[in-house]
Amino acid sequence: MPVSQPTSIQRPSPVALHRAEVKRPRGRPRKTAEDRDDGNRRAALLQAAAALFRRKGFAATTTRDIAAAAGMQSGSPFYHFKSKDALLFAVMEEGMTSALARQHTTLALSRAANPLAQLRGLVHAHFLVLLGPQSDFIPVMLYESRSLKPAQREKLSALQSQYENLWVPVLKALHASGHLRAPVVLARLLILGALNWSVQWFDPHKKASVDDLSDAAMALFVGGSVASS
Amino acid sequence: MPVSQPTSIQRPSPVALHRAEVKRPRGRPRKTAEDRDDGNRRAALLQAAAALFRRKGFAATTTRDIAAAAGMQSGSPFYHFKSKDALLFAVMEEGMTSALARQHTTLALSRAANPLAQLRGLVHAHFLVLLGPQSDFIPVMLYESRSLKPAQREKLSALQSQYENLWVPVLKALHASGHLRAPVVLARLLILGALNWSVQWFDPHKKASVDDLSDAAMALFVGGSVASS
DNA sequence: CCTACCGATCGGTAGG
DNA sequence: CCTACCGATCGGTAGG
Repeated sequence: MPVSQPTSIQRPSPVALHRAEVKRPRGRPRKTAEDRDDGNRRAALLQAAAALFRRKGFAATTTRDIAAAAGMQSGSPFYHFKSKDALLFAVMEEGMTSALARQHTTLALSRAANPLAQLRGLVHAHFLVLLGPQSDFIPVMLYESRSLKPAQREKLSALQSQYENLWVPVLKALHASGHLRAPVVLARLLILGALNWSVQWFDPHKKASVDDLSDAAMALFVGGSVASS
Repeated sequence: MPVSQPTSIQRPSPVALHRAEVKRPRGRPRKTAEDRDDGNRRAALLQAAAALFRRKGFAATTTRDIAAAAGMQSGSPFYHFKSKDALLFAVMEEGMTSALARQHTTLALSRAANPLAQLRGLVHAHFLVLLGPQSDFIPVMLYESRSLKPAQREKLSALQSQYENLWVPVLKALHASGHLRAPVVLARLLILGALNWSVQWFDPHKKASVDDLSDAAMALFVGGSVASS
């Protein structure tokens, strides 16, 4: 099974870059096969790290835990990531990028709808990001950001602001129409908090579904069903 | 400046209790001095641990950090607490006991008031517990409980249930009167989540006060001012 | 409560 | 990506 060079997603170190440019024998298509595999292993590490960081926290998770969960030996994660910190940052960045894309789609699909329906769309999609399948990345970002170094935190805060700002026009419209009674800025903070906290108590094996949660949240925040616009 | 004995809030371990009962030489008032000192140092450790656990998390905080913050040498915390785990548990138990007492007082004071005023009282007191002076203990309990051993978590969950159940009658009354539109159980989870999340973003140096937050939360959850009952 | 210390674990690296 | 390893740190303890 062929093995791998780093994909361009991860910035290659000067050394690796140099290697990639210089050495390149003529034989079989080594690079393609290599890249595929590496993306594979890198993605496995990200997924394993996200799951462990979420369950045990960043500081309580060892790089050996992560390596084992991805089926590697203890030193191997450092072939893909410069440090444990870099792994944490990659998990968060991946989570935010994917969540942002999801919410952009949600808003695009409900552009013609009324603000209540738009809020319901944002709420539902946010619950899915937190509680749905492959939902380890964003909870890690929400609950482990104090483990980031300042420079990393700054990079992420740009994405976070983008995400929060998606909610503002919708909330403003609902405030203007009288559906939302609290000031928009505080409302955004309180609403996202109510949703974010669900990762602490939501149990997919119990009766309440993500749809039930979304209905309850809408009833709580804007006092009724989407229909009653 | 007289210093305090441990309040009965902290249950003394059987060993300490035994010692206090048995040994009591006749000379100077040794026991008093010892206990006073011990309560002093123990409380300092609890406070230092709470602040550090809140800021850096349990796993990322070393017992040496805590000792230094309390002005001790590295091995000394283990004279007062059996283990780092025990310190975490003590912080949480102290926080819960104190928060419960506070909310009982709140409810007692507003027993004659209408449910909206009662909710406002609970919300305000909860914000104070999270964000007011000496507010490190409850945030630690909220955000670090996964670091507890199962037996410890079980002991705490009794106190947590007590705390949550204080809200239910008030929410039920508001649901019956039409002020609260969401199902009571989910409403309690979402409301407490919205409040709990405030520890992530509240900045006492900014303009919004705890009173402003309470007003906004009431407006968001029950759509208006307390007066409009 | 301090001094002096131990055993285990951890992030990370060299070299292939 | 593995093997073999290092230096540092950490929770905890003995003995006073």
